[in-house]
Amino acid sequence: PHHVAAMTMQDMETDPRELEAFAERFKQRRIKLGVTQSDVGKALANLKLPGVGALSQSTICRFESLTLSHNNMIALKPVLMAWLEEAEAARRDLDISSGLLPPGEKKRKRTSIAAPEKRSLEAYFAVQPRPSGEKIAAIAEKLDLKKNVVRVWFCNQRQKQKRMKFAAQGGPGLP
DNA sequence: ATGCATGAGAA
DNA sequence: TCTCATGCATA
Repeated sequence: PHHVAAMTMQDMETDPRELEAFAERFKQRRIKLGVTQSDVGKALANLKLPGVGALSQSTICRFESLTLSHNNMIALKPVLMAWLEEAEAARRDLDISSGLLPPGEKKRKRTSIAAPEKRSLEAYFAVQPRPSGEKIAAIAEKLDLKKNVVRVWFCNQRQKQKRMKFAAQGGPGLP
């Protein structure tokens, strides 16, 4: 019975396709409720689930677009699912409970790596995704960037590769 | 929507 | 020092 795919409950919940389907449903229903990603993030705190606080617009956006790690998606799914149910129930109950929505209402600087430098970094990454500290220093000097900027760039690049959309099938462009 | 960054915890 | 979840700032 090699074709009988006996999926357990756990498999169902962690299946990338199930997550993708949920993310899509979530987004559409969220929009129907007329709620922004930012609203959802803040509303999560009002849900009072143990160990669950507010989240940023970024995180909600990334959940909807599957640009989070598989584990991260699995962890957030039940929380967002809970919020969605509450939000839709509240609407049915005559908008009485708007407690699900938050009350209305030193700048960090961001380095901007120029296109040529970025292309070089990508080339280095293709050859060696995990350069040693010394390699990083060398690369930083060649590109005239701070060593820390280069280090963080490699970290973020590796993390990016692990996001659902890339990890599921071995990456875009690969068989 | 996404680039660069932070901080806690693992190794 | 890295990974991981997460977010501010910005395009």
